[in-house]
Amino acid sequence: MQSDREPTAFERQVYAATSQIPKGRVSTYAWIGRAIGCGSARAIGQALRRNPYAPTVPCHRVIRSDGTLGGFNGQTEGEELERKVRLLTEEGVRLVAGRLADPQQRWPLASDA
DNA sequence: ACCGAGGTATCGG
DNA sequence: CCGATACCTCGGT
Repeated sequence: MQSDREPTAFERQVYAATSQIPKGRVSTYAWIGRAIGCGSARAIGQALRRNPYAPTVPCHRVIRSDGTLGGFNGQTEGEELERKVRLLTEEGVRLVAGRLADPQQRWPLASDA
């Protein structure tokens, strides 16, 4: 890997927010982005992709705002994605055709806003 | 300067 | 009305 240094403050925020996602619940890149004060979901994905805390940070609980899974382990498709679907399904997340079945499964971090 | 695991908008069926 | 495709913008490295 090209990055063996410590995570930046931004990555820390992303990992923290992602790690706060309860089981059976999912969050979105944009959601976390606004939670840490970011306006770009791509930046979140980048941080998650680097994710040095793979098992610590449930990046598989982070999906797109469309309800799509987005990507996993740097892959937007493939067996890695299949693994993500499997994990979410076993955690209690209703997925249909590899996508979020119920929008209520999203983590209501800011259900008010 | 370049890359990225998204988002939004538009067009077609 | 729903689905698929294309383009854009923001942020980080």
